[in-house]
Amino acid sequence: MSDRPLRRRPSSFDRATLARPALEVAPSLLGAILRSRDDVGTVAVRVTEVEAYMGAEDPGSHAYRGRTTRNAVMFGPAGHLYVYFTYGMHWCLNVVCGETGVATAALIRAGAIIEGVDLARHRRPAARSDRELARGPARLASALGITGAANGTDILDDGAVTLSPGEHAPGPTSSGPRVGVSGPGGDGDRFPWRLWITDEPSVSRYRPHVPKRRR
DNA sequence: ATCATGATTTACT
DNA sequence: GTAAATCATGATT
Repeated sequence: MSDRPLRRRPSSFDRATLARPALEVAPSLLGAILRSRDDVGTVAVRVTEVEAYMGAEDPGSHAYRGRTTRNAVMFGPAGHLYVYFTYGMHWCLNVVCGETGVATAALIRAGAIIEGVDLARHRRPAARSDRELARGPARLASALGITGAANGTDILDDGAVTLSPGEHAPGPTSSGPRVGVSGPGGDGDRFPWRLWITDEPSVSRYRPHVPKRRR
């Protein structure tokens, strides 16, 4: 009934906003715009799926066993990019959250391309449809042309990679647990690590984390 | 559509 | 040496 105006989203992220635990920051990342530009061109995505990592509290976090060379930027100030290499071939990217010294971050798991589709297609020839271009954390990094070279980038400082709030609220969102991992505060294995925009085609259907079976 | 498998580097034990 | 915050591919339903 009230004529409450649609809440206007701020035009940029404030570092203090990101300097909270990833679980609190993650909702504001849904619908946000991640833009990457280099000599070749620009690709931007609307973030559709994120996953929170809670540092020392989270056995699944790269920071669980403390600071190392690889995870060092997770311990730095919020608003920087933590890019890591995995499975011998993939880059994945996180938005560092939390206070300096607290290693919490949000993995950007999926997005919808809103700018530079041609370049994204060129970088991801295996994608059979545009919704697959940035579906999955490594695919997203690939579509954006982000590699380890971008590790530590300040994404609030108008550099090669920038993050800004989306113009529109993301609409209905969903969350899901990651099974097999204890949540912070002893919540057991039902913690909503993942958030995504409901019914978004660029998000793969939720699959419980299955430990790889030995043979 | 789903399922199984191989690819291949890095960080850490 | 081993596990890893994954993906592309080819087989199968």
